[in-house]
Amino acid sequence: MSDQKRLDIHNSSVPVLCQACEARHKGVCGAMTPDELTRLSRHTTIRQHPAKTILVTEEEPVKSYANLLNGVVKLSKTMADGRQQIVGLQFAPDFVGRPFHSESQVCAEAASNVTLCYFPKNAVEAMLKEQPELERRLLRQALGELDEARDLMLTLGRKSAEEKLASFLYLIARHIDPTIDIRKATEATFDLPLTRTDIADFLGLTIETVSRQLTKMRKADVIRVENNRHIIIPSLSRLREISGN
Amino acid sequence: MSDQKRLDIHNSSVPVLCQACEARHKGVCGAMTPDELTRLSRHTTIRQHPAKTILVTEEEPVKSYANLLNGVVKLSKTMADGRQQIVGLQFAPDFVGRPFHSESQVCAEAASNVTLCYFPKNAVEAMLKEQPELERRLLRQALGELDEARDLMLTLGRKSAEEKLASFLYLIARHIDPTIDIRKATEATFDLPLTRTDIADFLGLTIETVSRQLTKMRKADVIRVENNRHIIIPSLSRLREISGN
DNA sequence: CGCCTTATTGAACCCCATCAATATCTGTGG
DNA sequence: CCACAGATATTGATGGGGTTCAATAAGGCG
Repeated sequence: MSDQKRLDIHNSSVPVLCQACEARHKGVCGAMTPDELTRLSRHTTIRQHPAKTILVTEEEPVKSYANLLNGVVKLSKTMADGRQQIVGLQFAPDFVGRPFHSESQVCAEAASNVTLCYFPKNAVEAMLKEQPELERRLLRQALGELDEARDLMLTLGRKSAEEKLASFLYLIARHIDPTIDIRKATEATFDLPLTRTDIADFLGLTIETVSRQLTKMRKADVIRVENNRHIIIPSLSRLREISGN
Repeated sequence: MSDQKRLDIHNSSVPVLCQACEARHKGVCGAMTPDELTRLSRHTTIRQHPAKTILVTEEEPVKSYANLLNGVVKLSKTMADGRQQIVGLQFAPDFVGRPFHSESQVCAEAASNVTLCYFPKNAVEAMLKEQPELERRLLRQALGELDEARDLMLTLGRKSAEEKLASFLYLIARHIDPTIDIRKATEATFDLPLTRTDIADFLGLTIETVSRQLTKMRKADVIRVENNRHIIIPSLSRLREISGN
């Protein structure tokens, strides 16, 4: 109780908007002092976007960076003939947008409804210079994304369609609700943030194969599905086994 | 001429070993002052390893970091039943080993004969604290690896076997000889640093499919092959077209 | 040369893609 | 509330690209 009070007092100089924000703790904003946060927050704007909004086509240089507060962002690459591959998913409180120049062009799009906290580009870059801890956070996120990318590579290159679907569902279960600890949880329930097309583009499959594998898992009681989007997983360990991990 | 001399004088305090080293310019060592390099070089050791040497199995924490001076290192992930996927290739002057903890386990192995310049772990970590530029270099490399990882994901998920092989050969042509500029070059010649098995594990194929696609490209005059390893590419732009980029 | 590793080639099969039809969901307007 | 339309998802039939199994060939090194 008094601890709670002490915490409030300690946070009193932190902008109101930031106080409940996850990025303040696990995200990049944790690198900043209350003072810096206050300065930065004068230039931030929070905005919501519906699913399918295109946030960045990384051919053009971005004009601002953002923290993802809510929802899921998909990063994808497209070939000349339209074939598409989702190369990454971002969940709150990930940092969206990339410092330095990128050779490869990746497109960022809202997979679900999303809420973003935007910073102007130059404010971030100024802070990068005077705040090494911020750079460390970005490095940490980049390395984390690299881990995820490499997991996905194993999935794409070496797993069967069934293993792919199980891996995907297990991934979503791990990320969708950051409050539950996957290592302790035995079951999970969530709404899929991706359409069947997105899932197919994530796993390097067709929507038909995605659909067929989902019915197969439904019939085998590995998952239950309600209204196409709502998924219930009775046994996460069973799912994990099927995923090949 | 006098510029050349000036450069020599300016480099006189840089350790002899570092003067010709690519890592000094394009690699992480470029972040250090001559003084820091001298201090660090007291603890570095240069070693050679034959192909197939296992450098790190990232389950165990690494005891040292290194710069790759020569050769190719492959990063791979393996499933319980033995299926394997190469998730990254490293060329000189890449930094090998990873700061912070990694969740995913990646194994680093010499694909060809390699030369490494080792630093003790704590020396690197001490330098990370007092030298923000070093962290920036690591961030830059991590983001570069992320780009490569995402290119490979598109290849793994959405390309045909033929496109995969072309993409791979184009990738090697770009990296194997850093002195030539791929944008200007019209042809290329190199020794493959990977066996057919490695190529298959890189592209998510079997060695039979790799072999068949190579003969197909040979018969179509897209490549010439000598002694299994030596590759001649008469037209890089033709190869690029086939790769689907 | 002889042995072992690595690579090529062939034949049969299978998983997943493709094409096509039907079903379900979602939101809008009467 | 229901009807309707467009988007999204499921299910079926068929075919092909890549795997699998098997045999042969070529390269590398003592």
